[in-house]
Amino acid sequence: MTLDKTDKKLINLLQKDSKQTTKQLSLQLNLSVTAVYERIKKLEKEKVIEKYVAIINKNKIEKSFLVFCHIKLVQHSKEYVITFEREILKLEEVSECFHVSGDYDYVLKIYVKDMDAYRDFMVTKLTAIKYIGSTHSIFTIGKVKNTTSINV
Amino acid sequence: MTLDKTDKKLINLLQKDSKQTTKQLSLQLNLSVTAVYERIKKLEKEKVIEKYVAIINKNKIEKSFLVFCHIKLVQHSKEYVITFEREILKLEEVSECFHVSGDYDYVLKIYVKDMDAYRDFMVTKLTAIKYIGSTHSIFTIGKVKNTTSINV
DNA sequence: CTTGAAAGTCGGTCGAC
DNA sequence: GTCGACCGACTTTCAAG
Repeated sequence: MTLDKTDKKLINLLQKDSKQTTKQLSLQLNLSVTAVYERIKKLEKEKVIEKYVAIINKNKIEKSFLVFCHIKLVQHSKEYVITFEREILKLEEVSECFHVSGDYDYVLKIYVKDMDAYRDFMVTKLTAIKYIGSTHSIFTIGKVKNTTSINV
Repeated sequence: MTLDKTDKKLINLLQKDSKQTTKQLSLQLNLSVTAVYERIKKLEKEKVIEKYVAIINKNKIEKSFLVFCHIKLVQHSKEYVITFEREILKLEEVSECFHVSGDYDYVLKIYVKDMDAYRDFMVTKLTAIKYIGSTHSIFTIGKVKNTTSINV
């Protein structure tokens, strides 16, 4: 699917605020309501727009402690990788997990209440997973920018 | 603000899909439509729910190359920090930037098209920022999990 | 792509419990 | 806290240019 200028602008608007009415969007895009409606439906159908979600203030739900945890497996056999990834998916504290290049194999983004909660998470949940060789935790002490949107 | 069981369940539902009608939510929560409506309004007013956004498929918009970039400043004077953070906010490729503990000062999450685009970003945009001492890039080669929601 | 109109659904307010 | 009912506003579809 090819996206024209208007599609891209529409995507950027919806990434900032998806609760706008098609009327509001039509004014910003200089289009008719129907045209905007059809473009949105097309983007949804083509899975360019994956879903619509609510963004929660982490400070208000006692999950303001963010840690980037780097993990190295003891080996890189298929079985080890499969097992590790399956177990990670079960951990609700892990909001993101990527397989990466470099010294470590994985980077995890973990939201917990505080340092105590993180220690508890490490001991009882993370290191309970088999095949973890070593870990390295990077603690965030401040947020400069944290957005879910990508400019297209 | 204190969140009861129902609030938490509601938050989790809205983090997964915010386009559900209050009717649909009421069925899952065993509440009336009005009760759900008022809880949502309260969560929005108290800024527990920050906003509603569309989540875009990165593969469909040519931004599927994700890099974690660690940055060290040459010094930690207030001026250096302020300047660096102000400049980072301007870079649209940077979707996240956190001040962290450890060997490096900042962790950045950067979405670009491919390795070439990343090299271009590094040379023309990132390293053009003053006071950057050193950088270390970690390239993602696979996604295990990538969610915007946090279980409450 | 546009306008306009129609139908159905939903958001938001109400009074009452 | 809860609920059912109401109405205006919205989404969604359609026809015609």
